[in-house]
Amino acid sequence: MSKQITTKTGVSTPYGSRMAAEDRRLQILKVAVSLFSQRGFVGTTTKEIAQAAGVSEAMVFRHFANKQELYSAILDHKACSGDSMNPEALVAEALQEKDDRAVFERLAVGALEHHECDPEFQRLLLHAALEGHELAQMFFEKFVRRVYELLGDYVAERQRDGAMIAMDPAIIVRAFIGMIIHHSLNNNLWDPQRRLLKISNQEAAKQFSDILLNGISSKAAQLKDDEFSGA
Amino acid sequence: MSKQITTKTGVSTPYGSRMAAEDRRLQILKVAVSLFSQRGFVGTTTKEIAQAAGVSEAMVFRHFANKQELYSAILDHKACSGDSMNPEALVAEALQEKDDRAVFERLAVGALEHHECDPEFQRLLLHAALEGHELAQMFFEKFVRRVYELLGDYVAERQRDGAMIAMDPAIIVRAFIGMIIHHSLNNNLWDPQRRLLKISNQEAAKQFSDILLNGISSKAAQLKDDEFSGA
DNA sequence: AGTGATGGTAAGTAAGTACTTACTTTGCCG
DNA sequence: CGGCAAAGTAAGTACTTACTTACCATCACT
Repeated sequence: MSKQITTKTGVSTPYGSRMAAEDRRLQILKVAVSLFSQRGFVGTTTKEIAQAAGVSEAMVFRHFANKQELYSAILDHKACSGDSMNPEALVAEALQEKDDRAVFERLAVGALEHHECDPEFQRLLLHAALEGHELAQMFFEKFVRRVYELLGDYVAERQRDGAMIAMDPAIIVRAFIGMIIHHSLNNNLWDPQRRLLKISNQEAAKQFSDILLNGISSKAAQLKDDEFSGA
Repeated sequence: MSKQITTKTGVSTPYGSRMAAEDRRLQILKVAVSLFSQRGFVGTTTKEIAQAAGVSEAMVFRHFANKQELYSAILDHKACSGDSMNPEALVAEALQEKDDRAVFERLAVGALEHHECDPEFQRLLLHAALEGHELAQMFFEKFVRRVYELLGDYVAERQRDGAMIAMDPAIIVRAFIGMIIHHSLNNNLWDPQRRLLKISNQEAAKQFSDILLNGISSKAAQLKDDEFSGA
């Protein structure tokens, strides 16, 4: 009699079990995100996902046709909707005012904060890229490329203004994004205890921007700044 | 009668099959490197490894106690012996001469070339890190940390010389390594067709070093350089 | 020629794996 | 209440996985 309480693992859901379909779908998706980001696609079993969600394996396949579809659903849920950052909106104002420092620093802070609040995303993306999942490529196409264009165009404009030295904007963008992404990757993957470098996101964004802007500002501009401080 | 020729797949090893134990071990290791770097640890089956090596699965387990040991053997074979680059030797001369440009540029070229010639290594390391394999951490401890100390100490020295601005050397090192590693990662993983940026390793090393050195050189030094070009 | 160590294999095994089927329980609405 | 669709499950299935066992084949060396 009344199987549901005793048959399962005995701990997971003795009460508060029944859920609306949509809610359960989202819940499964959520726990799957966590598991996939920890162990990757092949490293995560549908059984584990079901257990983590506190339902039977069959429920996973009721909500998602197969494992691959669940994975895809996760990736484009993460990439497209919700918490994905919007670089254009972040720096629109700074771009118009040609405030170089604000452009770079805000972008950096935005990315660093985003990766700090949602470290699963970076892991998920890396797993997807390594496993050759098409949606990793899609993210690259849709997001990374956009940032390259946004920042690259701005840099080109500032070069025409004579404010930045002549150099392929793509290299400058790569250098800057490299600093940021690599810093995030260190924090999330290689050195989560921050043994090599412990620094706030604000501070990191400021310092990286310092190095880059100082590194690419035209000498004329630098001299102008220096006139007052003397040689 | 004479099974060996006909029973197998029929293509793999009708002749030249028998190998010395050491050779076979190395051969299995080699094909396993390739497979693990493509598909990761869980994504690669021992059967695939055996097939790629042209032997039966049992041979894999004759040479390696289990899959995990094979993986470990690969990682420390890659990390410790052979083709691993030696940063100290690479820049020893430049360090002594305090030739900032040579220090950074040679390190950059060294790393970029290494990653280009052996892209499997970066993938392998990423997989290991994501899967939480201890040897990824070991590599980080033994190699990355060393580079941070080497470069960090040099930067600190140059700061005392008044040649570089005051700033936590670790940040400077992270910024520089970030440019390089991220560039390699783009080339090997995200954008192997180089759609965002197509550039030789030499050129990339030069430009990244330019940005960084320009970005952190003290203003006094910059002005000295500018005296001759006027303006 | 023959013998023993070594390179090699076919054919397992037990425990997963993704995914299905046939069935039970629960909330809800007339 | 009664009935019915939706939420849920147990117990499969067919196949793959890491790893074993028991057996061959080939060479080196006397």
